[in-house]
Amino acid sequence: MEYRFLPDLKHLATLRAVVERGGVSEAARAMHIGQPAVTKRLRALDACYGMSLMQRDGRRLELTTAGTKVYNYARLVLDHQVSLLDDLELLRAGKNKLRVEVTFAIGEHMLPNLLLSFAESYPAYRIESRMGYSRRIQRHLATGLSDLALLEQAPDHPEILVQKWLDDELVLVCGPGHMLWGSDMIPMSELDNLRYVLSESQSSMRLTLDKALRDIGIDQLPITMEVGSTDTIVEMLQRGRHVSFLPRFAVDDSLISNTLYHIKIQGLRINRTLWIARTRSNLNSAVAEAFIHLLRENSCQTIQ
Amino acid sequence: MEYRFLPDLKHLATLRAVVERGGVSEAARAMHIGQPAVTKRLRALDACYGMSLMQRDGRRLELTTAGTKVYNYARLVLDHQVSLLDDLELLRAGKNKLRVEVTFAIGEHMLPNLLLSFAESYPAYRIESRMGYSRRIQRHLATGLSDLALLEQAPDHPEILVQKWLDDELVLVCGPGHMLWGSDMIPMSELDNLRYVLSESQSSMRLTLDKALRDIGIDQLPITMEVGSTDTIVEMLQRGRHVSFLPRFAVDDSLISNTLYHIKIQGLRINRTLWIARTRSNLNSAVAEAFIHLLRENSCQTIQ
DNA sequence: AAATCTATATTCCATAATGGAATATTATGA
DNA sequence: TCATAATATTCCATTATGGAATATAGATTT
Repeated sequence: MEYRFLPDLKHLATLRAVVERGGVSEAARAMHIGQPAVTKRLRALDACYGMSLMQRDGRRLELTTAGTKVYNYARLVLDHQVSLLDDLELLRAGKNKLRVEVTFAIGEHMLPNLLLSFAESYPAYRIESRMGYSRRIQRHLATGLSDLALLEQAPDHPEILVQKWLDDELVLVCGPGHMLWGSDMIPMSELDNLRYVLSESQSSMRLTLDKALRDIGIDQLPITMEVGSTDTIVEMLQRGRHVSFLPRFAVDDSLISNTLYHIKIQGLRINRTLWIARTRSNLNSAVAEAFIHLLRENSCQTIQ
Repeated sequence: MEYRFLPDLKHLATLRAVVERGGVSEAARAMHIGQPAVTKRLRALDACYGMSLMQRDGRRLELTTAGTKVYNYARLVLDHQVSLLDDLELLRAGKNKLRVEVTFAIGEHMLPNLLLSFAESYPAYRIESRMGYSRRIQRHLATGLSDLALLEQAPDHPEILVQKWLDDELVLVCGPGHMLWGSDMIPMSELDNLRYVLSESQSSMRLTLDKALRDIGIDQLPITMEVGSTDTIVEMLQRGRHVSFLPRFAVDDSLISNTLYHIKIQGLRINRTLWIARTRSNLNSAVAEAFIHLLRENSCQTIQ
């Protein structure tokens, strides 16, 4: 295209201001420049388009036919510039936001502290978090509905990139009213004789547990109840005579405060890894890097 | 609106060139500026929008998400600038054009010489001419379908401005075969005894003639034929025994070459004025002023 | 691994553009 | 005719621009 004689947007803005504010002097006031500068810009536009865009009407100026066409162009261009600035502002805001999805257990027990710490350390950033099942979390991540996920299983989606976050363990626990409170290590054969309250069969934790038990020849435990919330399970154990397998990070506080008891099993430890997952498209996200940095800092404190 | 940080179109054009031509150096070549100038313009756009619009991809640049939005804006703005320039070019061409409408008689006998003279004197201008009846000519003029008209009656439309062009006369003429060929002045009473070929009843000339005859008490002449073309009437007179009233400017040549005879009528001369008409909206037309100037020059020569 | 090539980024400097103060010009109203 | 209001022009100090020279960074070749 022709690269000569392209006007400046400030010149077009000046023409618009002269028309819409009723004169050169008013336009100068609105634009915070001198009246001679306004006149010069109008002359520069005339030169640019090779035609007179305004003419005297008494001691005022009015648009010529050519000027009307340029004025309309100026409005179009400047209105789109405003829209563009709005779009860029949204984009800028989006760069400081992170959409995080986590499993229910992580959401209940780990996320609150993480979010509080993050807000203190990075006030310019903002996290939007949601809890869900592992499969849905992976789907959202892969389709761009979230930016980062904390998972209890390694995702198997080709678009998702993972890095190890934490080691964790599923531990067998009971309340004070249970006969195994304070017991020594029990054999694996004893597991069939206990009554269980467990998490939902679709939860990550159950999938890991079911696999580990199959590995030692136990196809099915005597499950009295399946409950969605690990906090609810903890309360039920404390009041009743059931046991449960729960993530260590979910019961650490209860073990320390002696409201739950960790029943050790001879020859069996169910270890697993917690993962940080995201997609390739936001590898350059500063807010994601900051969040991961904080996750690592907190994992050092958690292990101590 | 916000008047700060408005980019230049040349900066937007530069961004577009970098994207569409595949790099900074290619864009510099296309725009006939140096490679550092291209880089600086990209940096200026970054500053303008407060965001990086391009990023390194190896040793090449690619658009960021923000840059894509600005690039789309650049295309919109520059494409509309091209359209605007086309519009202005049409407008510029229109300023050198004049749409002229004239009555049939003027069109046949005066306009050809006028147009030839005008084309020689003002080669940069262009005239589009049409012939028609006086009423339609006035209507076209008033509604902007033409710019200037040459009329044989003073127009009565409020939007139309007129200035006198020429004095003219309707003269009674006959051919060599007519008994009045070479006659002395005839009395008005003799008019009823002649046979006439006249122009159409709606023509300006007929309207003027009919009024003049009514003024002397003659309601109707013995009209053998009504013919649209004054040239055709002239030919019929030269071959037959009819007479006709025709404008002097239409028969001057025939009178001089003795192929028609001017029959003078005792106590009767039918004078009229030819008019130049236009509307207020093109009073500033340079080409109209030039044409009128030529009309006046030619009227001096015609009277001699 | 080092040298070379290619593309963009930065520095320095001469030139051009810009905007304001002062003043001139033009049109309107009293 | 004079005063007022609005725009246009001149002069000048300051800022912006673009190119030459050079630096930096990544890719390719040896």
